Amino acid sequence: MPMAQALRLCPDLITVRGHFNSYSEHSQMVMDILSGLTPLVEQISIDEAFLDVTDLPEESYRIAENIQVQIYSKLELPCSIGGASNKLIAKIATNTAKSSHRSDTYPMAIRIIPFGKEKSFLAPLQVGEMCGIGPKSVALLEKSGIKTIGDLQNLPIEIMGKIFGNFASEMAKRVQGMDDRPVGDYGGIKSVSNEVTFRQDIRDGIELLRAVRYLSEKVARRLRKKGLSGRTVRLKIRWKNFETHMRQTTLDQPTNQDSVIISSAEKLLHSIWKEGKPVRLIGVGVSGLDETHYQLSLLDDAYLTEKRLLDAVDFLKEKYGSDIVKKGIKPDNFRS
DNA sequence: TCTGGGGTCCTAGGACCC
DNA sequence: TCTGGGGTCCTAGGACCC
Repeated sequence: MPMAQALRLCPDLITVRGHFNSYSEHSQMVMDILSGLTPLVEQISIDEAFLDVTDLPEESYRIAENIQVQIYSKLELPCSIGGASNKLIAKIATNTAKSSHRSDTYPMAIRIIPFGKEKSFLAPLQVGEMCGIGPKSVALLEKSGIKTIGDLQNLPIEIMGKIFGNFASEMAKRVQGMDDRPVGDYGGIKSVSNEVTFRQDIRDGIELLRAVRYLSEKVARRLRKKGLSGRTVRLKIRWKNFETHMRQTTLDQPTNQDSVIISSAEKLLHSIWKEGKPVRLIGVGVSGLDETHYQLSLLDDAYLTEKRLLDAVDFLKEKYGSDIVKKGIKPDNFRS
């Protein structure tokens, strides 16, 4: 059951956005197809990428059709494509193309915005269609009677400043349809985290610790799989009333080891949670990432022993599934 | 209305160092 | 000893995106 993948084009940039069910495999296959067309591909999420097709001989619409045909014939995955002279407009064109497709099936839409038509394309759209304007900002703008991007286009810069603060000059450019960011390599991931919302709020410290350990191990395993380590360990906690807090700590050295992440996260839990307080959600994350380099001189026996053990456990989990080795117990109050 | 999960980026304040 | 500025790092929270 496919999800979605998207693609986008510019003056020739294109945004492609697709629908897939299985994350990395389908994502990689789609990106492989895109990379076959041009090396100028920037993957921006699991199911979306920018392409700079300026140097290709065909016009954008033909390229977009070709991409849809290739992805569908090889992978049976639909995708929506927007094309424009810059990334911002290509992205919004993809969104509008996708949402204008009224059908139970996944959209296979294409929308190309010609060079010079960026501003008029944006004008009638609701402000929420603009990248960087979310529900909170939409609500604020509507209170001032600002509903469309066209309304924003006509606003004096001083008023923009009052609404958007330091972001005003950037937003003023965006609403005019201007964007000069090149299609480039995606910077890579900045953090790895896992969190869980409990079926019922948890008050029991032992169960919270089991959850923290389970999530820490999961994060550590994902880091090792990517060959990454991180210096900052973060704990996220949400109370019964939905109030959410974060606590973080920075280590002397980057890590991807279960024991280090577990002990850091446990300390953070103790710093914020009081016995008996109901917890709705808990999460563990690691940021400040870097590629893992093992400096042998710094490794002691205990470290090497744990590393060998973790490598073996990772191998078993990879081969036989995550339940094959149970060092801890997965909390049974996790939402399925 | 009753709220999932995994991310990015920005801001603001405080600590620390030179 | 005090003052101040500037830079950097850390922490916490929020908005936004897919």
